[in-house]
Amino acid sequence: MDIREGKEKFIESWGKMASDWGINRTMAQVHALLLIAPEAICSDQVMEDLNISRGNANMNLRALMDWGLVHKQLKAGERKEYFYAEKDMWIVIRQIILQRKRKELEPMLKVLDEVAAVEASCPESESFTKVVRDIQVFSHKANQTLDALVKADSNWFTSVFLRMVK
Amino acid sequence: MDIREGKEKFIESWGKMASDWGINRTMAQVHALLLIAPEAICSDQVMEDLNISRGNANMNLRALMDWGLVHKQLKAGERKEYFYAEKDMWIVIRQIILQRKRKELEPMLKVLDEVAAVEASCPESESFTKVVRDIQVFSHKANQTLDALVKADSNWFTSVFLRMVK
DNA sequence: TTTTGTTTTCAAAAATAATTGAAAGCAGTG
DNA sequence: CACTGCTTTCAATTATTTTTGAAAACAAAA
Repeated sequence: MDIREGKEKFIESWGKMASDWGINRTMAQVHALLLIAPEAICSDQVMEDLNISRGNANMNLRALMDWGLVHKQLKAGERKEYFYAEKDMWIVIRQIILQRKRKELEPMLKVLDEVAAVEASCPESESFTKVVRDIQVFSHKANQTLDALVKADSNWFTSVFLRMVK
Repeated sequence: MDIREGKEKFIESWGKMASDWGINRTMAQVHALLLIAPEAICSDQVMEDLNISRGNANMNLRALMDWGLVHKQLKAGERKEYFYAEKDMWIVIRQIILQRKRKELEPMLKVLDEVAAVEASCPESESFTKVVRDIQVFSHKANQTLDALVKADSNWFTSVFLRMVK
């Protein structure tokens, strides 16, 4: 496999994985492209490399900046904007966890708290309350774990990882 | 909030969370319905409670069985099939991790291994190889961690959780 | 101010995913 | 065998998501 083929495969695969996990495929492909780029690139480059429209490129670059995974770079004397991705994988993962925790886990927790408060009056509702409370406990644990992860640095993660697999 | 409202909210919310994570919303709603059901229910019940067609109910019940989250129950003297969900949250989570690991993480690992083997011949390709290898290391660690998680029992998880948040 | 190079927006179109429902399949029963 | 009650399938429809591209907005330069 040569380098061009490798890049293509990586971009395609990163996009596939993202869409499996409910993230826009093209957004992930733009991310992949920037991750492996040796330096910042402009939107025309993104459009050309991925064969997407200007609007699409713009939207996804914006979204990636919102996620805190990509940053803008202005070159002196140039009007065009350039973009580069955060390449420290630990920071990337942290950022993704942080965003998804906020957007998806926490709203669910809120609902669970509300719903778990329902009085298990009749025996028919006991099953409901039981399951909901189990999920509630579990989710709160997961949330706390992610909080710890997000606060921690890369070495801490590695040490926890080692303890886990041991 | 009364019990009926609570159930509705839980089912809706479980479906929403699932679709955020790339899982069919209706499949998750069927799952939610079975999770909180005090006993096994038949497909007509599912159709009625969720307002979905026979075909849809059937497909999603089958998918849930493929995931190992729902099981069939045959009642003596009855031709109809009944379904019930695994309610032990630890088993549920494990099953979900196992499936998604297989279907989504492992294929990605395979690609990473292939792609990371690309020779960093020119300086332009160095950036590529560097990033890919970082992701590769990270992903393999994540995979190992999930393996450990899947093999472990619930108490083990709690103890690791406690160590992590400490 | 006007021109120029660029980014942003968003309604419409295209692509993709989910759902329906009717027909076919299947297995017990009479 | 034919009937009955139920499950499964899948082509067609419907819903949802993504993408396009042209127009508008913007801002630096002339």
